Amino acid sequence: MPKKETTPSRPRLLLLDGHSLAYRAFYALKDAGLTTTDGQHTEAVYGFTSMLINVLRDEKPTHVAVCFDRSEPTFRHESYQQYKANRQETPEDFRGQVSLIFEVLDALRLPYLSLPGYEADDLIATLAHRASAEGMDVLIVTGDRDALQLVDDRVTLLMTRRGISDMTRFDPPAVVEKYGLTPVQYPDFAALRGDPSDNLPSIPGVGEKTAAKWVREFGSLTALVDRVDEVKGKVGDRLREHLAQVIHNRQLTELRRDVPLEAEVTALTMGRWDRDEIHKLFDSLQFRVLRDRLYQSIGTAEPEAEAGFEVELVEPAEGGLGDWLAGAPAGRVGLAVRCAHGSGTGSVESLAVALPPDAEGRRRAAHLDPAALGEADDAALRRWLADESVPKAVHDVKGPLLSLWAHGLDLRGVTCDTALAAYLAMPGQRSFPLDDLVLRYLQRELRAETDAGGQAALFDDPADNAGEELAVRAEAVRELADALEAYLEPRGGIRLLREVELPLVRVLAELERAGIAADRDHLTGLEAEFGAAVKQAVEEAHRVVGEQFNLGSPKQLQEILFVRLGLPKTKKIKTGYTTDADALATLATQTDNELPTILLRHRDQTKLRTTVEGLIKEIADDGRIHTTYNQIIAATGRLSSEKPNLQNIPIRTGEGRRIREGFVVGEGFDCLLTADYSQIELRIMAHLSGDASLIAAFESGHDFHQATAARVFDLPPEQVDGGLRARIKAMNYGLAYGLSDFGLSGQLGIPVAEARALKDEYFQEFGGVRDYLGAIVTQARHDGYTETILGRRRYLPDLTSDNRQRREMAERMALNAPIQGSAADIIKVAMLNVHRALRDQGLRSRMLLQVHDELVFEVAPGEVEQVRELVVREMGAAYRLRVPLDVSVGVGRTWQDAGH
DNA sequence: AACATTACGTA
DNA sequence: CGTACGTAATGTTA
Repeated sequence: MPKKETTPSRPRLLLLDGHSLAYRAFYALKDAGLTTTDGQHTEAVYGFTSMLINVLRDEKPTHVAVCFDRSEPTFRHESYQQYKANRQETPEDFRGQVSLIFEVLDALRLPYLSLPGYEADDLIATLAHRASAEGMDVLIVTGDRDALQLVDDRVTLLMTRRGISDMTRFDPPAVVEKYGLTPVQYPDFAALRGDPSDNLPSIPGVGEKTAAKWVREFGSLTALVDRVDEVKGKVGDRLREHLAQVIHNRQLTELRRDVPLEAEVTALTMGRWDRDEIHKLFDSLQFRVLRDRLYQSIGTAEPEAEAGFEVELVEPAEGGLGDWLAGAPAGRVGLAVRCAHGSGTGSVESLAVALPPDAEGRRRAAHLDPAALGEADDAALRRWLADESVPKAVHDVKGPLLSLWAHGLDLRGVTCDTALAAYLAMPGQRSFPLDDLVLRYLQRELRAETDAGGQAALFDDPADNAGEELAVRAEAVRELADALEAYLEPRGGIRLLREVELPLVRVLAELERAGIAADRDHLTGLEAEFGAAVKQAVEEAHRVVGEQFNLGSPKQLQEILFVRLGLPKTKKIKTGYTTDADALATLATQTDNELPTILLRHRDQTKLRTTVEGLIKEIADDGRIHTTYNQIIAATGRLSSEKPNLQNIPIRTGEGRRIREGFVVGEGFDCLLTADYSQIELRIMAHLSGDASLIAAFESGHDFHQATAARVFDLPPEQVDGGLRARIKAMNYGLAYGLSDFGLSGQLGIPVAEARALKDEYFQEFGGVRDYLGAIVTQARHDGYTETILGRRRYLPDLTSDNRQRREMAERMALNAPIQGSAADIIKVAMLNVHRALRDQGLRSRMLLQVHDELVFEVAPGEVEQVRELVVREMGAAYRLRVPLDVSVGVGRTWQDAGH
């Protein structure tokens, strides 16, 4: 195949001054106040990365290096003690951002370098010099004018103007035009002018104008020095007076082209990107737009896999589908389904089956519309799909499963779901598009291999293209499944996949399909009630302020509270001061103004109203609400629930609980039954730490928080009052989240010292817990990941970050992940076992919801006691911990009544 | 129209 | 300066 016909252009080296650009970016974006939600400033990283993406896109370099200054003194400091002595200290908000830039460069596989004793400029000068000698074109990007001296026929300079996106391109004529000087003359000019930012002294009365004039007139500084007597007037005297200083300046303005760098310029190539790493990093930096821009602008330009997938799309003869399927080579098939799904149902447009390669290595695939099959083929497909003994690989199978069900088809024998497998391999990633996975694990593009033979003509018809596309997906899934399993196998993820996640898909699909019955009238009534309360609160607020404003706008609220009313300032946020519930509650006690109280009630009621409204909108034609569970979102292994989220239905307040009365038992059933694990996370902490005292507290039979408080304060449990219990309860829960002394003090409203003392006292009793928590972080730092009781991993590369904020965040995640994740493991196992037991006992009752540590069931007539017993048994036996798994059960007509 | 920000519900 | 989620409203940017 002939390559592109373009003339082979010269290699092109892009050189960037990392610090210079980072600073420019920082100051350009400072007022934008870019931070992640956890407070890490990202102005410099963002600006730098944004600029980098643009330059890579526009300039398409073949080689890249980003040069950085070092903190160590340079040869310029040795020659001139005062060099850069007047530099201000690094701004607080800038700190840590350079190491983030390193991470970006690592993820983008771009080389960066620095060398003690030299500035980035010198590295750039050296590399530019060497690259020119190698016959490369060079493009330098910096905000530092000293680099102008490097410009020549081969070397172009992009200099940032004010901001960072705005850049001026300098080739030799452009330098002359702008400064009236040649690039070679620039250091002479700089030496004469002096440089306040480098602390190079200037000649009194000599500015840029005069300096440039002299260099132009005399041609160079050397010539000027030789003929210094010719310079007339007062400035001439001044020049002669400061001549030694100027000559010294000149030594410093010259960039070194002979830095002893080991790097060969030809080795400064751009590596293949790690998509996963970029995803994770940009996620953590909250650079959503940038990530998309990165992929869009140069995603195609990156050196990616060349190959696609080879499939032979065949059309089994009418009535011959059964034979075709039966004649497939042994092995797992790939299945791709084009379908729409949601709210517990779906519909299938078409499906593709990719067979394992035959003896000659031919890969055959078929594309089918199940609705268009003849009777015999329909029966054959139906039987084949539902055949447990035909192993299949599918990507994200829950949707296809629901869709097939909607057509009266079942799907069994799925031995790998590539989305689930990828989730276990990369639990921190939030989405698993097939094309990304194929690229990452198979180094292939998700497209048909177009070989020179030109089969493409066969697929001119768009319908055939759709068939080919789906066939490619099926084949990709088939091959990807093997690759992912091979990846998971040595990491201990296969059992979790096969025995927990994969079988759970069917259970979740059933939950979604079942939905939970809603009492529309009740919810509508609540909506009206909450709506009226909102309206009243709005009117009161307007009356108190004496002006109309939008209570739902934090911006307007800030103006009213802190400017108009001059109330005390609350905690600072990006856009000013927070008006969150905590702050409003504080304001309510701090001032006589009734507004904060009204606002709190307004917030409350609005939230309740929108929750109810959201639920009403989701009631399906069958009168039930069908949520969607996401099995591959939460990094810890939990499920999440969406459209609507049924895992955050209010329960804490009485009014909120009334919403739960809107979830009711459906027709043909007797009641709802809820079963939840009590303190499962704390039990897991007791189990994992093995702390004897904590285990004993669980076995004491007393209320757990009361029992631990009794142990901490050395009291009989009966003498533990509510205050002591509350403190220890906060401790108990806080520990599993990596709660700091500061956080504990804030939560309990006690001084930090007191919180620390409380923690010490706690650990005096429960030392095993402290040891365990410490050990977890150490182990995770060493291994790079944490693990749950079932071997579910969470990777935490930030544990070794030199950015404190990120490191400490990762430490808290490391503390929490095994605990939250193990709880998730346990309830998943419980769901499987309960589901199986219900079926095995021939019960009609069914599971409807999972809320992390709670399961909700719909109980068929006459089955209450059997179900209650079964659920308690199966949930309690899901996993053997060193403490019992306590399950409490409630029964009632509504979710609220069934609660306890 | 898509994204960011703020706020808040659950475990 | 406590983990894990999803949703809604407002406001900003492209």
